[in-house]
Amino acid sequence: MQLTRRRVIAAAMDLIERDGAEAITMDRLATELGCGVMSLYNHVPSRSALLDGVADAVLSGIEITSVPTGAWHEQIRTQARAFRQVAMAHPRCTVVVVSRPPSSARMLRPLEAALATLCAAGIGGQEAVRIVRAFVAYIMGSVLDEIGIAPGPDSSDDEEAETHRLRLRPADFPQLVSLTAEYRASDPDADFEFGLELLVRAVAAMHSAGAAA
Amino acid sequence: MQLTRRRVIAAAMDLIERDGAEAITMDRLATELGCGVMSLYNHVPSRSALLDGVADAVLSGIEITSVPTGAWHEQIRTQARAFRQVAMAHPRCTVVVVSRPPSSARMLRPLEAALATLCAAGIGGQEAVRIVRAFVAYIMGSVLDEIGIAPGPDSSDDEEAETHRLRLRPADFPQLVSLTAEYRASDPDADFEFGLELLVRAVAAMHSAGAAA
DNA sequence: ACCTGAACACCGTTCAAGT
DNA sequence: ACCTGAACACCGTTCAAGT
Repeated sequence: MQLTRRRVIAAAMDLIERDGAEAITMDRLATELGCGVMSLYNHVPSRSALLDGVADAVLSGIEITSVPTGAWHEQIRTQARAFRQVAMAHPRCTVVVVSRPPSSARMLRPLEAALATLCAAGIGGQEAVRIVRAFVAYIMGSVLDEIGIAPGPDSSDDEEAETHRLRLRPADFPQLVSLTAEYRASDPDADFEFGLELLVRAVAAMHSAGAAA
Repeated sequence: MQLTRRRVIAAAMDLIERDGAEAITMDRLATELGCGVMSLYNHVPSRSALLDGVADAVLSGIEITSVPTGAWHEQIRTQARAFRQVAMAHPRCTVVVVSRPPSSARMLRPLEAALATLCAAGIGGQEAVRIVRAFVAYIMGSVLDEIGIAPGPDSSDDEEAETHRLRLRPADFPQLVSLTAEYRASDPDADFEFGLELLVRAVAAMHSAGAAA
């Protein structure tokens, strides 16, 4: 099959997802694609540009079905979930996304959409920017947290939970140890929704308070 | 001066802070320290372990002056600020922290402290875990956001703001373009406090509602 | 226009040898 | 116990040559 930029980046994403972000190598990618290393450079100017391409591809997967219907908080929830979903579909590529600055305008589309939603709800510019920042921070942090929990290629699902890989001494970490069950049982989706709801409600409270004033 | 693990890691941190996380190389680190490459291996078993050491060193900088005085929300605020402050003192090392799983129990100390604070405030285990997760997510995300804004070694403080490096077409990004001023003028500290307050209030509201029920 | 091998400077790590 | 040079497999990228 023809070598193409799309195919090169797709293969890179597969490789990262399989072996981790550290494993990405022009050599390895070439053998993966069954071509000489140098062929890659016909479609991607450098390794760094390749990673930019990966980051762009991940973020471009976000559906901005900007349904203008519904209350602003429902819209925001939807956008937040879309963001997280895409990130979790490519957890290890998301580490790449987060460790380099945005490289294309397209990557800012979700930001634009969120701002539009808030401004349409009558929230002022300065405040809208801050709110979006808070949401983005929360979402990215959540995703990283989820990834960090079962990250490496060596994450065997043993008896011991991730927190216990480190052999926490109960004397030093009473809470963490006693909450092991809670950590283990925790449902990432539910946890994410919990924090999301926290933020949405806080914004709603602030906004209605402002409107009342 | 004697080569030592502490010195090796400190030099690594300097190098990362100066040239970025990608720049860390055993060769480069050795010349930085004025020793042969192989000397490093007497103090650090591998490059990966070196990065673990860096992550550990960053997080260990967090002061857990667990002042049991004060309301829980003031304690939480203090802890959140301490976390952020340490991260922002080593922005580029923080990317390293965030891209690898915790490698030592010490790195979980801040988590333990936060859980202790919440539980002492009478918040249940399951809920405390979720709340802490939300806070950690928010803080890490905020820090990454701040770093991402002025990331590379090529961040010249031109006329154009970071958002404009990408030449956003006003037709496609009306909000982002019209809010350029707000983005440019934004004060990271104030933004961080804003989101932190959002979360604290949401938790407070939820908690008092639960207590009332 | 796209592919590619040879070549170069660089990188992580092992080993065997030094002190 | 700590240091180190030589050696090896691997990596990103340039160049010149092919189709």
